[in-house]
Amino acid sequence: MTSLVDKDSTKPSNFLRHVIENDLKHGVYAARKWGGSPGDSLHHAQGMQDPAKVRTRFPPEPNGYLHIGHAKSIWLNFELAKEYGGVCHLRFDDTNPEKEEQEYVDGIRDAVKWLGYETYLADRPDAPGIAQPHEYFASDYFDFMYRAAEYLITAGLAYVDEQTPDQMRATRGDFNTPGIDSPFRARSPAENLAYFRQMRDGEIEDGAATLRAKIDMANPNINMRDPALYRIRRATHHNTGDMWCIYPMYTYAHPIEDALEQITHSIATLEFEDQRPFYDWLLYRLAEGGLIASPHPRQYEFARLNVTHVITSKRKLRQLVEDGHVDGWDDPRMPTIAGLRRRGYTPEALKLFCERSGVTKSGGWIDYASLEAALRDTLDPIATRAMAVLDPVKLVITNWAELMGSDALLDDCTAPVNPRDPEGGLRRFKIGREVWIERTDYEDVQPKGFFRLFPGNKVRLKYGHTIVCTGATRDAGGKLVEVLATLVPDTKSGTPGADAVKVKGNITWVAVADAVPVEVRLYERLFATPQPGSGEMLDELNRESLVTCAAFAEPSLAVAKFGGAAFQFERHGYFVVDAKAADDGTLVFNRAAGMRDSREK
RNA sequence: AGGGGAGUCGCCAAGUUGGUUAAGGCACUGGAUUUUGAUUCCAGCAUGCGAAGGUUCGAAUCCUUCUUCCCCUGCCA
Repeated sequence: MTSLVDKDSTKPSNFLRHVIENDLKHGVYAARKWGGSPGDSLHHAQGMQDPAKVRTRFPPEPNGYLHIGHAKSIWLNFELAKEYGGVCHLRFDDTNPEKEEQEYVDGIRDAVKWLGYETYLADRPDAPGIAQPHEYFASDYFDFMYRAAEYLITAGLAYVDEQTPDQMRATRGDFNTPGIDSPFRARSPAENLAYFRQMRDGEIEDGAATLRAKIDMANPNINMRDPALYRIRRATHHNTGDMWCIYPMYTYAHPIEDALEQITHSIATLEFEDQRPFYDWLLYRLAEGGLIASPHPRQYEFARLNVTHVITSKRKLRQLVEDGHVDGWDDPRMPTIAGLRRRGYTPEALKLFCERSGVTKSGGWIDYASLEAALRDTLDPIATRAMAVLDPVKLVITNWAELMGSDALLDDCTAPVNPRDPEGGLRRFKIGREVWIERTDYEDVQPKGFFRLFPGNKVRLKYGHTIVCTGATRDAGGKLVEVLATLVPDTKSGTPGADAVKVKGNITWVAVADAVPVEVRLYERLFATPQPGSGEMLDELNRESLVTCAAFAEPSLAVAKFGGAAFQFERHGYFVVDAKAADDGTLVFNRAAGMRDSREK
């Protein structure tokens, strides 16, 4: 079966593909070698011709859960590598021990794996030379980063600054004022080397000194005004423990990580554009010093993904969890990959959405509807169909005994598992004198354009018989108690002449006799405002983002399991079993997305 | 003394070496099919490319000026 994502042979063009195709055409990276694992210039020089035409990487910091924005980055990096005969590395950017935890490493790994990129990471039958686990840690490069720092110091390109953070801020200048040199800037390489070793050896207090690149305190790009390279932090690192008390800054570490992994195209988001000059500055010098291989990686930036009614700020997502507005990081309303997964989203849907949303340098907001459309488009061909009644009211077929012989008698019905797949088999369920129908499928007086139940109208109980509505009973408060109808003889689905009586409406139902009670959770957007994030978060929240229903499902759903099939509840939408059962053990279904609905509202 | 980016249909987005009627998706609107008001199918949806000038036989693509929005002054990433 061909994937919907690959349905069109021509993939949408974007600027990154142009860059890669151009580099490939000119053989920019053709002569590179690959040492079999990340390493310095010597390591790679001893290796083979790199079997990977391009190398990309997905470099999350393990300080939280991945969200839909990360999914786009994962998709982009892995698909680009796959398409151009390259590899993509998963790399944990763990240079700040105060914020990073093993729990997040595990969560990220799960998310990447679930999205379908695990096999690709581990095994390339077409290129055995690169068959290996491509999962790396920035912290594995701390030794090299330290060595590179000593090189920069020796070359007069870095110095130890003992200014306080406040002083550094003040001497950095601002957008309209050049910075001024630190009083420590003129120290000799030998002095700097000695100080830096003291930093490493724990002889200097946390925060009392930093290693800084020596570039230009008057540069119009503030990122070039002697950026900090190393800080002192006595913190236990999830990977290196207490081996180090100095840790490299992202600014310094990231280009090196890319270089050691022989990344060709380092894809970042727009806010890193201003860092590119330093990225190149560093790598040019390390290459000159013979520490890393040439040509070195290049950084390219694209606009991060914004989806309407969705927030991806890590801080705000954390607040939602901690303040109990949601059920956790994997709440089905959360935009985390774990949440989307629990909600019922599939890797295929997410990838289709990413592909449709494009890759550019101009930011914007994609309609949430586009995400839902991607889910429906991928699920419709494969979802197992079922009937479920979410807001049940009883329908009584008053002439049942008259036609069937006894009120107790049940009749057998069948329906296709998936009408788009004739080989897919049949579902079986009963019909009897009493069935559950949707409360909203009955009206005392026909509204304009309504063609379901109202007195005098005929509808088909889908896959069952055609009935004529004869009325309804209501309680003292006016609430609908029962809908009454009579069965039209010889109209059972699948029997000859069943269609002789024409109806405009087909309604879904479940027999009272074999209905399975289930809990159904209907989700709406978590944020009422289309572009949340700018105002007070609590004011933007949609207070009705979760509605829980005590529903009845057809018997085939009784054996549904978490992680199993995706269902289409006919006329209602796409559902999956939730990871957690209801308090009383009842089976719980999450609605991932509703059906499209062209009815007049 | 500021620097770096971006503006093509309601929302995304292709188009970039100037060359016929400005792709495609989402959304929306008609119509056909339909035992899901779904799906599918057909049709419609920018005389217009942030604005104004200019160059040219010809401009979304080149030039000039203007304008709007986003990012940057962590020992975070």
